[in-house]
Amino acid sequence: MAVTAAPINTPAVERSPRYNPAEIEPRWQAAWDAQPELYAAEPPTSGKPKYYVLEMLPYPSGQLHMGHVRNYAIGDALARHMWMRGYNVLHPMGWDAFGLPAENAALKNNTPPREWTLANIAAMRRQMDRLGLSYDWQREITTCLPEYYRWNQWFFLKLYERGLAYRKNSKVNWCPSCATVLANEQVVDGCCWRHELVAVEQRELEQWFLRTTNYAEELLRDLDKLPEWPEKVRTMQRNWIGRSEGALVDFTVVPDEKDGRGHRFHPVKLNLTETFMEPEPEAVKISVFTTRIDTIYGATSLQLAPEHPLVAEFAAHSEELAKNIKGLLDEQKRAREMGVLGDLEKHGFPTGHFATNPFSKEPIPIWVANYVLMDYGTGAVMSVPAHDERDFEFAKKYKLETKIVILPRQVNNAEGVQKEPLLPYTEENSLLINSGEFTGLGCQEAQQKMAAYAEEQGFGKPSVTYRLKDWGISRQRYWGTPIPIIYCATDGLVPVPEDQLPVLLPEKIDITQEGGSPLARVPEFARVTCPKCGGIARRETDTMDTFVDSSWYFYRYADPKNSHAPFEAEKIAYWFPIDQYIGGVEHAILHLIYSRFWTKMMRDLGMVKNDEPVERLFTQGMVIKNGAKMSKSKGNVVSPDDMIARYGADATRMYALFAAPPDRDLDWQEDGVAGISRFLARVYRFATQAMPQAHAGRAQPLPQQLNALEQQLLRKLHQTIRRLTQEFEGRWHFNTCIAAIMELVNDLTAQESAIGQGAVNAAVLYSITRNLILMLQAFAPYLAAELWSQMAEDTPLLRAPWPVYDEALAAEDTIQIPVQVNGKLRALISVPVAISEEDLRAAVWADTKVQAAIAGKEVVKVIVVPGKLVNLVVRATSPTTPSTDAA
RNA sequence: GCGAAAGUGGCGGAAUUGGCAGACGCACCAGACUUAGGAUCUGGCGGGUAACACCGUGGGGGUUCAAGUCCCCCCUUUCGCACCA
Repeated sequence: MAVTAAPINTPAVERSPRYNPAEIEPRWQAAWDAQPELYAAEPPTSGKPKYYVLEMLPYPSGQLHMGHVRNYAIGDALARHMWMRGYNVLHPMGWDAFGLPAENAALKNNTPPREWTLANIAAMRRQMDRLGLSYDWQREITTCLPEYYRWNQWFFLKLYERGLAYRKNSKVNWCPSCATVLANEQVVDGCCWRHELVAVEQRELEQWFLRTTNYAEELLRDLDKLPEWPEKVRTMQRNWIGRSEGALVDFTVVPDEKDGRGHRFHPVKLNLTETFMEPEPEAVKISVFTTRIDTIYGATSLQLAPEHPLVAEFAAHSEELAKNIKGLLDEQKRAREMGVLGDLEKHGFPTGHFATNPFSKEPIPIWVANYVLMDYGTGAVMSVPAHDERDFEFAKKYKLETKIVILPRQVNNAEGVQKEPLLPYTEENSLLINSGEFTGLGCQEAQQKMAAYAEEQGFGKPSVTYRLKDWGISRQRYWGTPIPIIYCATDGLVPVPEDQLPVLLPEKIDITQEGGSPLARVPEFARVTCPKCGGIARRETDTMDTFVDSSWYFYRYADPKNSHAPFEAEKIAYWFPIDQYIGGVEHAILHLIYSRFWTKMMRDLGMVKNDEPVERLFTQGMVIKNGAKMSKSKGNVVSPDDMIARYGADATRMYALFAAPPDRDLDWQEDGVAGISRFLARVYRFATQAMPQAHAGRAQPLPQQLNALEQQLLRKLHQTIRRLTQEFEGRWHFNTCIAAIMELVNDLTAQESAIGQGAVNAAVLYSITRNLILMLQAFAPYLAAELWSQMAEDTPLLRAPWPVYDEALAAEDTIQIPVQVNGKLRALISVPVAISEEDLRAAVWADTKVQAAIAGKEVVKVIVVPGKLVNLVVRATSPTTPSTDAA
């Protein structure tokens, strides 16, 4: 797709003498809209190296906010820069268009979700266009359209085939405000991620899950393959995956003698250990996960989570216990609702039962404790008060036995007698005592040997536990991807055959606030015939979590119109991984862990070759105002439209890059936008005035001999190019890039009248003006386009090569060397940059200020840092110097 | 509680490698043009002083000829994790 140059470089109308973004910007926007191929990625055959730069796709709320503007301004600057660097750039945009707000809007305004969403998309698209963002709109994707979501369904079927999607009944997080289930990742501090103050409830429901835990190990390990991700994000993901290495150990419940039958429990098969069950008598085992099996001889009780199945059995035989357990559970529920679950004081109750420690063979009491979590490990822990902080606190409260079984390797006091360590003592660099045959081993060695011993003896094994849970994707909502499953009375669970995809989301639906999945109330959707037997069957009426949509959307950009497959493998092989992904840190766990999972899953399906979707990740800071995040309730929201109307898109974008480095929070100050607007007006004035003169120097070489002014201006130009080149390659401090351009422009405008009188050679002026425009493009594309058209160049601005700086021209010939006396600045001397050290010393001694500063003192040392600074270390010549006030 | 990042003029920020602290912008002050400007231009602008001196990068100590930058202790703010056995 050849890019035609003509329309782009046509100065369309008479230029106003003053900078008028309200006139310039819409005119160029229209020109760009008429040429969508201008920003289109070229095919792989273009021979250019590829560069995939991506900003996180927005939810179409209907209004861009300043956070979006900042995000896109960063991405757009980079995309434009990389184009000029000669890359084949893919810079697409789309819409994360399913989700609850559309249903809420439907309730409020009686507008169908689809209509509402598409109208919002159109509105935001207009805002993006107005900002002059260089997106390849031919690749736009909208996740709520069947062309897209059918592939969610297709993936679901693949996952189901491979057992990676499964249905199970379990306790799930329920947000009463969203009226739907949430994934673990969507619960923040016990509350819904969208409703900060709404506590998540636990409900027992049958739900679809994706087996993210299959990839737990790889998701963790491959974080090491992402050195270009912020360390903060990697740490958050590591914490979230939460790998713990340890062992499972079975404790056997001691049969109850009072009961007479010798045994009164049913055998319970805990899911982590297979237990062979004799018919009579049945040994009941409690499996425990521990990372400190080395301290097992110090276990003085077992602690079960209140929800542990065995607890219910115990309680069935004791009214008092049943009452206590109910108390614990009620308290936990209240605490969760108030969001203070973590602050609960530890407490619990003895069950009256005992279990045998398989190592020491000693019986220890079984308790129920509120600090044991049912959803981590096995829901049961061995309590070692001497060597665990939580157990210590609990044991102290209930006066449980404390047994010390590890001691420091070194004698821990001056008397040379090993004393009891301060409890709880958890140091792993210790030795075991009172631990049977393991006494004397180091902790780490003991951990290996004891886990192996447990396995040998059949009462345990080494084990790894993760905090990461499978991803629950069922949502009891309407506006999402239908899950392609059919329930048949005869055939059970039947996947929708691939050739019947997509399962279309019905558009005619009454959104009400009634409970349950809205689709269940649409008979023509829910009622279906079984694909296998043709009998009456029922569709799954839950929809998918919208994070499914965003887990793979960036692959679809590479092949957005494909109607046979989600994408073609070769296209992915060319474009992936994403070179640069830019977005807010709020998705550090959610989107960024799901999409890593999805990539690995697709790789295992043979669809992609890359292990990771994103090579480099950049998380930009928030936009704040008056020290606080912008929000309607605080009344400090600044509207992008408003800024654009007052100052133009260029000034708005440029301010978003100028006010702070992109990774830091940015305080929005409207006066600052006005400042940028004034700066752009100066650029416009200078460039337009210089243009006729500069044209005379077009295609001319720079003169052999440069006068002082030419030299000075060219030096500044090349220093500026160097600065920008390095920043784009390195740390992205666009604020200093813009400051550097301002310095250049300040130098130019200071010489405006001299330039007007012809003091600068036309070729020099041409070079300066042209390069200034090229540098400006990344930050103020409209003004750059306008001025470029005045240059009457043939190449479209976006394809013009990025200027190369000339070190020789950038080099200073004279520099100011600071001269310090005892580290304090005393003089600045002007010397040639290439001065010899000898001459520099001579110049220092010759300087009158230096002479005054060292008069009457002895110079004991001279430090010369070539090209940087001179420091004279002096001391008073003699003790008789009249500093006599030391009386 | 644990971990990470940050703290520099009235404000946003700069100082990339230990080498002139405060680039650039905002605000403010003075002036020019203008028969009353939310325009433009010129100059000033860390504190202090008549001018120097001197003081100054959260606080305290240290290393060094030289510290915003390196080391130790402390304070504050933001973020992440927080019964994970």
